Amino acid sequence: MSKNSSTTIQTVGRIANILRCFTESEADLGVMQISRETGLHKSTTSRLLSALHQEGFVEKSAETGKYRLGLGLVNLAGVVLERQNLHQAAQAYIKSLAEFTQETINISILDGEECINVESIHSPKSIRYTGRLGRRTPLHCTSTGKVQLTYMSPEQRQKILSQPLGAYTQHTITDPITLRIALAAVCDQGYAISNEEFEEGLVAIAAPIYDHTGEVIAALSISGPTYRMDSNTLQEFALPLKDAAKMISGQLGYIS
Amino acid sequence: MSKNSSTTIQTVGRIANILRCFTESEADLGVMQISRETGLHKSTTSRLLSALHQEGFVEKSAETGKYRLGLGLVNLAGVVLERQNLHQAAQAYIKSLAEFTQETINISILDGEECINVESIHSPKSIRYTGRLGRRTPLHCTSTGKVQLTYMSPEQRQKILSQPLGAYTQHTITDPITLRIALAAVCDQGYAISNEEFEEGLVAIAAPIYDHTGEVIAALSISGPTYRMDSNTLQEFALPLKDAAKMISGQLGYIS
DNA sequence: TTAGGGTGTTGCGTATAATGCAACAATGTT
DNA sequence: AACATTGTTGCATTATACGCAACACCCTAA
Repeated sequence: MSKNSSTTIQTVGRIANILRCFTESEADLGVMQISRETGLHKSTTSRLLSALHQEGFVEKSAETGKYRLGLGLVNLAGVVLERQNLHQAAQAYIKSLAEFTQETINISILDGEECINVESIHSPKSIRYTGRLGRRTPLHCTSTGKVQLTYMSPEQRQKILSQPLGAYTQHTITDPITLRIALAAVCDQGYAISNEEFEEGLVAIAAPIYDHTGEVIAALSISGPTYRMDSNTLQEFALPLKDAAKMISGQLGYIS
Repeated sequence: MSKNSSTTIQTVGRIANILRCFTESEADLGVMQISRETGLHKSTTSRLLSALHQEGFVEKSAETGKYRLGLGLVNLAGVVLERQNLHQAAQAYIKSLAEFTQETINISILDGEECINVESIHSPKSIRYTGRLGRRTPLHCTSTGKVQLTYMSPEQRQKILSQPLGAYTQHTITDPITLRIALAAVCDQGYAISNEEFEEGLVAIAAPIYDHTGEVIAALSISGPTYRMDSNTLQEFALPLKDAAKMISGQLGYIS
């Protein structure tokens, strides 16, 4: 399966495809593996990788000779994360939220037609949802995604809802009309819930974070397994969640 | 000033130079600004940026038309950070260390001849050291750097110490002999201190984190302003710091 | 209003730079 | 030991990215 993204500059697309080959489960890759996955000639792959190596975008294991993503990327990502003042603004509040709930806390922002995690504190419990930094999740079946859908521009929402909505579990809402009704409820309540709509056994609740212009720029969520996140617990969590989101918004200059 | 890094593949070097133009203080850049800084023709710059945009490595502000680093980088960096199990292993311990000390906690790992921050909790105090994710710091004048220097291979240490040691402040140790003596002390005590050697008014103390093979893979540090981090306080912090580092090492499979 | 400096994008012909080939070295495997 | 697989490198070729220049857009100022 070759990943394609037609680009004005070929090399940029090739580099992107190479870098995207690396995942959590496939962290170390050899030249041939990448060559096969991208459809590039092995010599080309070898040369691109060695160039990426020089720039610190990938590392090369001395023992195995395999490549892995490099710390240069962390360096650049740090600049991105710092830009959103979210990190500093949120830290105190998500920490106390994590302590109170004992569940995993995430903050994610909208990137195109997906959510991307920019902040996360894991639950101390062994059974937990781990939303790692940089992870992308769909919009229509996650709590944070629903928040984003609720507060985005009508045109953008229309565009996304007019595409087929993938069924991740039996509970995923795949009908745009039903989803729109759910989003209306989000608007009323000020929070969104995803009840095993993205992953079996996973329940989450999310609330919007506003910036100084009054726009929703992120969503704060609590995620946990079904058996700990029953409807009573969700009720109990809703207010602290909304409070924390409001406090973070305040830090960003939002006047409610 | 044009940044050069001779690479086997020109485009990779150019892309790297472009991406490195973006910093915290200069987060939004126009085509011409980047063109000037990299020495690339403006048309080339424009095309490279638009290609990078398509791949999500940069974003383009709709209002200003300026570019900024994109979330695609966060995505890739997440894979890197997840690889080190540090994040999960450390979280509980650095949180309690942060609470106990009320100062900024960082974890940094060695990357080439620098340290790079992979984890940080900011002090709640308004006067604080903020070691953002992905930030690079020198080895010879930081607490974490000294830890890394102490436990690296003699050849590597020799190589670094044979280069000129930059004076960041009046207190920076620039004499390799003096530094070697200081490192010997680190080995004895199990922790390193940087007393305004990197930045005026900044004091830090760091201890090594070991992985399951018994190698030092990271350093855990507490940083704060001089007036709060006097020698008594440092003494008081040393043991909890070493304990936390030991516990994290244990999580990574280290048997002491 | 027009003129003007600065910026960002795009078509086009050219020349450079990246490519694929193939041979080689370096592994690991039967 | 023979084979299979992988990763690297020299070299000739051509496809690719380049620089030019013209254009389209802001702005601000006169």
